[in-house]
Amino acid sequence: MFEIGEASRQSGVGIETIRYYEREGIVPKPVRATNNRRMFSAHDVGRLRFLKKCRDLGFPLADTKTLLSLTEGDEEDCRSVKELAELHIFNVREKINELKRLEAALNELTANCDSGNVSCPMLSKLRTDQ
Amino acid sequence: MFEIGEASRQSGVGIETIRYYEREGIVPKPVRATNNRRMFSAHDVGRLRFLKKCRDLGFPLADTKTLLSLTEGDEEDCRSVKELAELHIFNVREKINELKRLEAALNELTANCDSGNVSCPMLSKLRTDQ
DNA sequence: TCTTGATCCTGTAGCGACTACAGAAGTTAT
DNA sequence: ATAACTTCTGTAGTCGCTACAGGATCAAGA
Repeated sequence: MFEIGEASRQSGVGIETIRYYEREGIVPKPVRATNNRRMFSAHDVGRLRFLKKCRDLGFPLADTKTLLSLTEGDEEDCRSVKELAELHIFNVREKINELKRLEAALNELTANCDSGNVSCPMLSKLRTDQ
Repeated sequence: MFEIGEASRQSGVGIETIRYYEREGIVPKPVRATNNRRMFSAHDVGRLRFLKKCRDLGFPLADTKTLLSLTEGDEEDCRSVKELAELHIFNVREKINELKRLEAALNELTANCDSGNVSCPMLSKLRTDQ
């Protein structure tokens, strides 16, 4: 059994974040020692590590919670997992495309922008009222 | 002079957002009619439109405020504008790369994930404690 | 034994950039 | 006169943390 600092180190989840997950009901409340400190089992730490991986993959916290409950239920509903993951991949792709569009627009805007101009071409493009 | 709804329609900035910009000091306080309603000049609306474009380009609100003040100052410091924009482009590129990495990782994870599996390969990969 | 420093606790507030109310007041159209 | 619309102020919620403040507890060294 580990105190919260050790659980944080082993899982990569910040101390404050662990307490936040507990408050939000993402993870079950850990047992407390007689001094009121939280004590985490190896299984608790494994759960935190799982959460960390999901979050690093960009899953929203709500999805992460769902995935966690799927791992802890008696049957693993692989189809649900796949659906969740594919929707997420779709969203990631959309975001990539949006950012690419953004990048192109920014490149075009700054193309004629050279230091020393009296009037900034980027600003004037942004200002045009149409 | 327009009331806030018309200013919102013409600029594309939401009513609540306009009031938020005012509260935050992003835009100067508009004049008020005798009935206490905000009245926006064409210039005010132009400013909102400028803000909208910057935000659509993904500039943080703080940068947007800077850009706005650069357009309204007596001299347009084109170098400052360019620096700001290039830093932003850099950030956008970084975000794109991060998302691409994410997408690849997700694709790999779901590759063996077919409906009907007894044990979900994605979940077991996420669960491995290493 | 005393002290120092690390760790932990609870509770609250802040971040960014809005968005969504509630409840009141004013305006416009029928 | 009534209904429907718009605006006003003020506050709280969103997401996922993160950063305090102020206090308790613990381990190690002098």
